[in-house]
Amino acid sequence: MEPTCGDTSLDLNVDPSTMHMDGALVEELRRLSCENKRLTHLCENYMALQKQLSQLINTNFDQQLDYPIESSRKRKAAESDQCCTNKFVGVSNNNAECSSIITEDSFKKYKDFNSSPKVSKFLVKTEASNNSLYVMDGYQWRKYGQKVTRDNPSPRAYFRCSFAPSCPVKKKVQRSLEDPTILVTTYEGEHNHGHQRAEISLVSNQSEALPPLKGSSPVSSPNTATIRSAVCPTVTLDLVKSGLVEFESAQKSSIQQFLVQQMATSLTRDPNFTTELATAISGKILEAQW
DNA sequence: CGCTTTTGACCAGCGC
DNA sequence: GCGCTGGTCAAAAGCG
Repeated sequence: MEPTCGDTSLDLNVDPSTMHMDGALVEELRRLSCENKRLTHLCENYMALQKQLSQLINTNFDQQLDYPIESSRKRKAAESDQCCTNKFVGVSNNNAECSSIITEDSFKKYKDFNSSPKVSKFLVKTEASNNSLYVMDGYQWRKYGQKVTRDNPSPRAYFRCSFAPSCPVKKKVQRSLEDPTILVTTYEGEHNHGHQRAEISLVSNQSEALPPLKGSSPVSSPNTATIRSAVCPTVTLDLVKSGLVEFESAQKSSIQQFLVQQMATSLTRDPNFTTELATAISGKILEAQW
């Protein structure tokens, strides 16, 4: 499914004969036409960037196959996993830094991991005012426990998939120690039923104004994607697959589709985007007039 | 009434 | 063996 760019073209096909036009106005029309072409080119570049993002995500998924998340000792694994995740979340994230801590022992553990249930981790950025531990990801979850862990004062919530009674998938959600606005969601196991919805969103209905799209997110790395728009809350997906041998391909593709879709819709549906676009064009016109 | 959430209790694994 | 910790259970409460 290829996202379509919003219709950013302006209807400049106005018959000059129907208007009282002088040379300056004709010149202005030419300028606007040129601006339109530039915007079209910008849109094409945007589409190209989307493709690159998709390819980058694929690459990161492959590169992160080498990192072991699970070991025979749960606590050690949890600690090393936390360490690695934090590196991905931090400012100076890079895969080499994370993969450099792989040892021979961890490789053995990694091999052991092959026989264990699949584990995947996502970071979901929430608004600061959103204190809930609920992350809607298209499945129906039933909370069966909550615990305050030693290394993180924020409680960790335990969920089971309640969509299918026999579904073995479990989910843990806990706020990040470094950034409480980030929900660390850990999935264990595989769903033995289909998706309800192939989307990832947050249980929040914030409608407050969002920062400009061009604003940088505090969480940005080659492994994360932050989506901001006026039509949905800010969502940051950390596409870290800590030690997975094979990520569920359907899940992977749906996430990628979601990312691309959201980026496209965020731009094209966001009134701010269209407003800024119109402002930029009108600004050019005024600038030319003065 | 059935489902979900909450929360204290319980259990198992691990380190000392 | 004991204490700590993470994970799970299950009864009670809440909700539609």
